[in-house]
Amino acid sequence: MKNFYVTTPIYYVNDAPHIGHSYTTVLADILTRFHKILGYQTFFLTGTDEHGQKVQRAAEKRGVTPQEHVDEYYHRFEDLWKKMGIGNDFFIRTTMPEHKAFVQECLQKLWDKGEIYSKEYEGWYSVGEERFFGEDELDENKCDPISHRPVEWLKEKNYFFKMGSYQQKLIDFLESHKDWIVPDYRWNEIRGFLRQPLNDLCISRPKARLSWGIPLPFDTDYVTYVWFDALLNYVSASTAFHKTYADGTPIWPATYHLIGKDILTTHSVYWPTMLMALDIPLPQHILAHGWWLVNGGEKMSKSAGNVVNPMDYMEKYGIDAFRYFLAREMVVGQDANFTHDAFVRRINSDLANDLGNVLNRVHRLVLNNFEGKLPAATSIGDAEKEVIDLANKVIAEIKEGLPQARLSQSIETIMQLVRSINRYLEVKAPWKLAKDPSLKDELATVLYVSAEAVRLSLCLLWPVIPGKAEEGLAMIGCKFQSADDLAWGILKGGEAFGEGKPLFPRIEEEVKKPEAQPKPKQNKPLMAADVPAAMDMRVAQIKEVADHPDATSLYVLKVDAGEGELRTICSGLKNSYKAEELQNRKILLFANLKPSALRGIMSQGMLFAGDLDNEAHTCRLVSVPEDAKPGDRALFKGVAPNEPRELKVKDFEKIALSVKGGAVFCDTLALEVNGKPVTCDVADGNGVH
RNA sequence: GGCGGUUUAGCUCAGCGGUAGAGCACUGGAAUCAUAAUCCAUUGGUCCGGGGUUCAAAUCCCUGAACCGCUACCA
Repeated sequence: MKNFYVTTPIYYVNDAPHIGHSYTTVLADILTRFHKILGYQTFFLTGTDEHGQKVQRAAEKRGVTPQEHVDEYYHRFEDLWKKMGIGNDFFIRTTMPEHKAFVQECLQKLWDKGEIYSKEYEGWYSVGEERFFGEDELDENKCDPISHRPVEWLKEKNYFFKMGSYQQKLIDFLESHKDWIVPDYRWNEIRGFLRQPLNDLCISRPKARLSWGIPLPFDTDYVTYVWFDALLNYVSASTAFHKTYADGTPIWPATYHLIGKDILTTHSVYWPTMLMALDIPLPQHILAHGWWLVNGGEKMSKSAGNVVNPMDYMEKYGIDAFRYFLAREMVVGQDANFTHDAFVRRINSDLANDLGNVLNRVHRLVLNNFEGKLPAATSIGDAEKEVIDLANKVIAEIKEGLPQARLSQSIETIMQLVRSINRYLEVKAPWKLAKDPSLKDELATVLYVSAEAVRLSLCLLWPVIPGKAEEGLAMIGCKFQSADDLAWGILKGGEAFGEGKPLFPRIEEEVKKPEAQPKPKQNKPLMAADVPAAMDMRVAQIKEVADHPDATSLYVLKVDAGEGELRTICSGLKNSYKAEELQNRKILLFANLKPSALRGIMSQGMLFAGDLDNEAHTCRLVSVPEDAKPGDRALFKGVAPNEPRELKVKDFEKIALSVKGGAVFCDTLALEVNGKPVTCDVADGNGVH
């Protein structure tokens, strides 16, 4: 018997469940059910991650023990999954004694093998930020550069897993398993990531700082930090709790780890190296899906009145409609939009108009003409063969497409069968046949073939809409019992139809037509000669200076460019200026430069400075006239400014600014503010950037 | 900056050397068993731009643009 073991990430117990959690879990549920109807033995795992600082703090705040806190909070997930008809076989919690014992066993094994070592770390520790900072990262008062609270010098020992030593082994594995990560472009990303040296992984926290965790078996003053604690759930659940499938074959390794694209690195780098060290077989696939963009990513604002909370849709339109939309609308791997209009359109056209309606048609026809008892087919003609052939083809395609988890496509394939039934009914017009008693046999055939095709459609859709599929099957007097039912000819005739009402009532709400998006104007490449006129350079005043928390040579400045709001600029001036020298200084800002993140902080522009010493990477800021005010524009003499347009560094690099006689020039064009020259105190001929 | 991806009908996407496709939306018609549902037909495309390879390019190569992802002390 073939096996299928799928996992979701364990969700952090403190998080409020949202569309992201729901999607992964629904996806896992649907994949499990698809495998089930194809005769696989399945195991489906989800759960909660219950250790860590946030839980510890939340519990303290509420005045309960961490255990009491998580015992209460994990229900938010468990209850939601029950409500959504999620059929997980086990719900693991990282606070379960069996899991903790398993984690400790693994840690001890690695310690004994010498795969874990301890290292002393020394540095300035900020309690507020829970992390270390380097000497050069501290702010001017020798305080934490983010919260500006005092830091303390801390010498701390921690434990590290020798992850780096598995780099080559992991690369070799990936090279021989190109389908290990789905979609393939994610494989590529990880392969790229591994071109740089892989560091060892810090896996501990001293108990003094974090008490709510699993103690290291070889040093009980420490707990293990998230990685071993959380990731090992996939193995502990399938070895410490449930070991084998019904037929005795072991459950581990997992067939698929379903994850969001945000935790790709932990699952495809940290996790496999951990398993390699432990001599545990690796999972067969990692499947990273995209994100649901709600409310147009963030473009649509609340004031636009189209804010959508996806979780409300489950309540309002039913679990199965919600599941169907999630599965049909998102191409696995890519991001997708969750919009009200798309939801209504999708549910109405697929589930109400096509599936629900055709079921209702057949149901009523049998009720009205055969007193609710399905007749048997009398003769199979060409039109019937066409339906039967399509049904068989669809079943084959589902079987074939399943390993790639191409859900939206599989569903579309099933819908083709559904639509073919409506077409068949239209061609045969059983309501006309019913008017002539001599055509009763032909009528019987039409209704039998339609009913059987509806039955198959419902069975095929059962993984996606289990509740409604069962309801629909009951309407035509049958049940879905085993994988053998996934074939033509299970209905025999004589089945008594049940009660019936529309399976998916049409959502009677107005929906906007999809709007044409104005095509983005093709920006012509900017010629070097166009650059000076396109640059928006403004006088700005530095209001705040802070050190960049993660970079040694960068300041994070807040500058006033006369726009009301302050701009954040990251600037590599640490080698050239002290913070107090910069405070309140007037500078020249390149304002229409495309913003970009520098070591995690968005920088909205760039300052002009002349090169002082290329070796030492020092520079001198350009000076603007004394009377210039923030917001005043700097222009090249004789060049009229163009319409503002966002520029890229690449565009800027097409021209060269340099110093001549203490003033700044672009070739022969002098740079001026209010008619007075912009100057810079560096040697003639030096560049300005 | 480095690496990678995407760009095809109004919308969402498939096709990845051999006459441009699907679903939804639009327009017209048919039908009346059914949830104002269905069916048929029609409409709608410089397959991002430019160059090249080929008998043949949406598809392969080069180049430009826009957007996106990973990565990086370019600011």
